[in-house]
Amino acid sequence: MISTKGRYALRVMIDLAEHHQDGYIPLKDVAMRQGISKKYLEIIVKELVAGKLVSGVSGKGGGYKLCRDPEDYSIGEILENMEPSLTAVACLASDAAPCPRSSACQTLPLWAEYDKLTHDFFYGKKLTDLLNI
Amino acid sequence: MISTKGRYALRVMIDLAEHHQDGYIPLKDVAMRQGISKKYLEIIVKELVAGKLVSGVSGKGGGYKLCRDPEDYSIGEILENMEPSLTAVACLASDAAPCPRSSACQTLPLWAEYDKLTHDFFYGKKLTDLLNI
DNA sequence: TAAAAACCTATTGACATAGTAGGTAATTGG
DNA sequence: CCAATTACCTACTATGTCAATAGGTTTTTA
Repeated sequence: MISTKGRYALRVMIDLAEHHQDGYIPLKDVAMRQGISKKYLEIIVKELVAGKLVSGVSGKGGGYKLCRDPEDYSIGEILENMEPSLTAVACLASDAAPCPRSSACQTLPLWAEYDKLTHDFFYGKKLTDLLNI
Repeated sequence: MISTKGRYALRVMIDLAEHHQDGYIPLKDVAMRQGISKKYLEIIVKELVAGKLVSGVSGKGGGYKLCRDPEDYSIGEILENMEPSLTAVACLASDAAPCPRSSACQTLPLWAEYDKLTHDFFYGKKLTDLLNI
């Protein structure tokens, strides 16, 4: 399941994309438009900054802004910046302990195939595909 | 993420399918072969019985058996019997509260498309596709 | 210089996950 | 026929994650 962090992050990115030409956008405005608690969005945006997806400027007149043009973001990279993993099963997560059964596991190929499907889907979609404007 | 319940249930179903001609299989044997605690498997198999995917017989000589032929099970129905939902986001789960933003939500179509992809993938795969024999 | 904004650390309630524990009921092979 | 074997049942629990909230400090500019 995609958590609220991933979903809200995507909505923040959409919101910033739609106001990309307006310079730095205060988080208050995003929170208002999206109907999400500003306090909670702070946590989310912090991770977006850490992942170099957006940049922030403090002080009056400050706010957040996309680092690149909207068409240069894939949905996949936005989600993976927020979620521990987009992987369907723990065995395939990046931090997974090596499983002694993996070589004989009859279900592993299924999960791997689904993972590829998921990866291709979300990396194939771009932020611009979700914009209203 | 698919939980251990879903993954173990699938492995139980595979195990039962591969011994389908041997009549009723004691859970002890499945637990042994799969390297999973029998106590935990009891919980899982109980749900498989409740979902009419397998049937159990008590007493000496008893055990569990598939209700149908292996080719008549899709992976999707096995997983959905165990997981609260295969849906990627809470908004689309069957027990979800109606979201006031859904009509204007810019991300909903994305999640819906991914859900369809997931559904088609797991319902397109059959239990027989995972068997060794 | 005061308002506005990002940025920081800590805490919390609720819930799900992944089991464990200890029994009872049913059935049959010897 | 009875003891072994098996499913079936209720309850409990430790751990962790999620989805926030709370209350501050620092930075910048109008």
